[in-house]
Amino acid sequence: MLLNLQNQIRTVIEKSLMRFFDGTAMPSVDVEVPSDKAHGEFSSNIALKATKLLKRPPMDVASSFRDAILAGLDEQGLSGTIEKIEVFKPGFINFYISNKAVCEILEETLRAKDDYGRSDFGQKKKINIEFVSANPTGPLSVAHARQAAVGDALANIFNFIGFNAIKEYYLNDEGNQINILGKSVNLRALERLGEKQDFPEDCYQGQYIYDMADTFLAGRKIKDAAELNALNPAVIRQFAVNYLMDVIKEELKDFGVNFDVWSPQSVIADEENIKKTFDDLKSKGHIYEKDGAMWFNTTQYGDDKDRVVKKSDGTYTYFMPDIVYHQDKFKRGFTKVFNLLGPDHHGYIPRLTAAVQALGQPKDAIRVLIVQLATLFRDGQPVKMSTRFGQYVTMREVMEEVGVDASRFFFMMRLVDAHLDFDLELAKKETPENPVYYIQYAHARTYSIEEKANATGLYHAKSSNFKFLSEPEEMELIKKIGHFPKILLMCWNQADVFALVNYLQELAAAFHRFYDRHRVIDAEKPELSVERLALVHGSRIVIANGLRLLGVSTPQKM
RNA sequence: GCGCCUGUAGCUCAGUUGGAUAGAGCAACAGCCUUCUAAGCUGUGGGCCGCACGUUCGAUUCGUGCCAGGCGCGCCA
Repeated sequence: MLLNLQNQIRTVIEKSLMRFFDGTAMPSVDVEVPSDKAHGEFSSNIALKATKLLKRPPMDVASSFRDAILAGLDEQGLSGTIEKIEVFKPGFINFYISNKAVCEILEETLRAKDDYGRSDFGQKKKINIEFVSANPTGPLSVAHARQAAVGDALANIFNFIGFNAIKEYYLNDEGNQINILGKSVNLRALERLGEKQDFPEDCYQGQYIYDMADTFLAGRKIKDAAELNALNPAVIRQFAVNYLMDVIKEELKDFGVNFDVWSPQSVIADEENIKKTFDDLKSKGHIYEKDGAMWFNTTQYGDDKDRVVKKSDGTYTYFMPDIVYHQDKFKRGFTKVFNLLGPDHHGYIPRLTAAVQALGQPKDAIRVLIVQLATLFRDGQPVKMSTRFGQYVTMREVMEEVGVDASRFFFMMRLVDAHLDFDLELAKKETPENPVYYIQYAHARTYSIEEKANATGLYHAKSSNFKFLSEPEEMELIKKIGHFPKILLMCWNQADVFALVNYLQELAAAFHRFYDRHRVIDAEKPELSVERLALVHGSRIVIANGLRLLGVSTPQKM
């Protein structure tokens, strides 16, 4: 509703001011929400922009624009919605909406219920969000946890605003890392069988390798080293990948993240597909030979230098299967693909976007989001990590220490590409300093108020024709509710969930303020009480919708 | 050396794509419960928006050059 209104005002301005610009082009009309609410609900700078063209002082232009817009509002039947228009200092034209119009926002919210904020903005377009995609060589780390939280919430939001968003995990089940994994398990198994082994530094050092070795030996009832050595290494590799993928799937499930598609590299980028894509790119002139290797001319699409795709020994670099994989995505009909990657992949973006363009897609068909690392803090000290010795903090540890709600929320409290300090102590606190609890508490409060209302028999489901809501805190709260749909679109434009996280904190604050200043259930004023209950209910709808999109629970009692 | 990112209150960070007196949380200080959850609310103090030019009605935002920090630059994955 507010979003519509914003557009309507823009249209009215464009129409009413047409006559001031005969012959010349009118500057583009911006209608924005001022940061200071004293400046109204909407504001336009059109007079400032036009002052040069019309060669008149800005305030003067603004006044005459104001009169024209007022007449235009009348024609559009918006004069009841817009209470007044005022002209301010440098030359802003500010729009104030009436209480009645504000209450209509609440009516709309109550009607839409769980669907409030849902839209068909995405027009059912198929989009793909690939995230986590960790090599199955160990349990997921904190870095993956942040990707999981962000990726899942992004997909939820995109689906809510009308996209058909698919969550996808690229399963890297081949290559060097997997070979090393197989070798690591093999060596640990030999060790268990009494054969003392040198354990190379580049092998996986974690305790979980022993667990895997034990499970493997027990499962196959292997008694001695000779029996183990007789096996094809591929058998152990396959076992290890399956074992760890089960672990990873379980971790993600416990974190509340469910993927729609698991794409194994071994299937998508098998030799045949690689050859096909390679030949295809070659025939299009993207591949040339130099120093005995085959190079992809990614510089044609803005990369720093061309990249090797096939080494002089005849094997492919890891880049090649990735190209095949992305071609596969587009073959499956996605119009846009998102990739969430760790900061160490940041040099990888130009080459990936180059590849996508070489495959015939527009440049913006791929959007790579770099998810920055989170540093865990305990008692003000950063928690040390060392992947070298397999001693990194795992996703499961964080999840178990602070809970799923708090960890998911905390991982989203900063812009994805901004570094994040994660305060474990704060995340565990059940006090207002902890933003998750602050929001969830607001939600729980709505329940206890409604419960109380039910008990007194006062509550009935009023949802239209509001007449008694007029206090500033009530109006502010409803306006806040009205901004929800726009926030979701902002998440799309920014490809970030942060706007929603931030919004929910503001919404909760507006609710708490309202609660503190005004009594909802008041036997002396039954009509007002019923309307305030409706406002409480509307607040709950939006807080719940928002939390649900973020994958955070909505407790009824705390 | 080349490329990317960051620099805003004591700390952690926003700033709606160029707008109005630059905001929030934490920390500090001072208040508010016989009434729906005080797990809440209110107020105060705190700023050369890294520095310098430029673009214009107007710059934290855009451009250029410096300064400081982080990261990336293999026929590794």
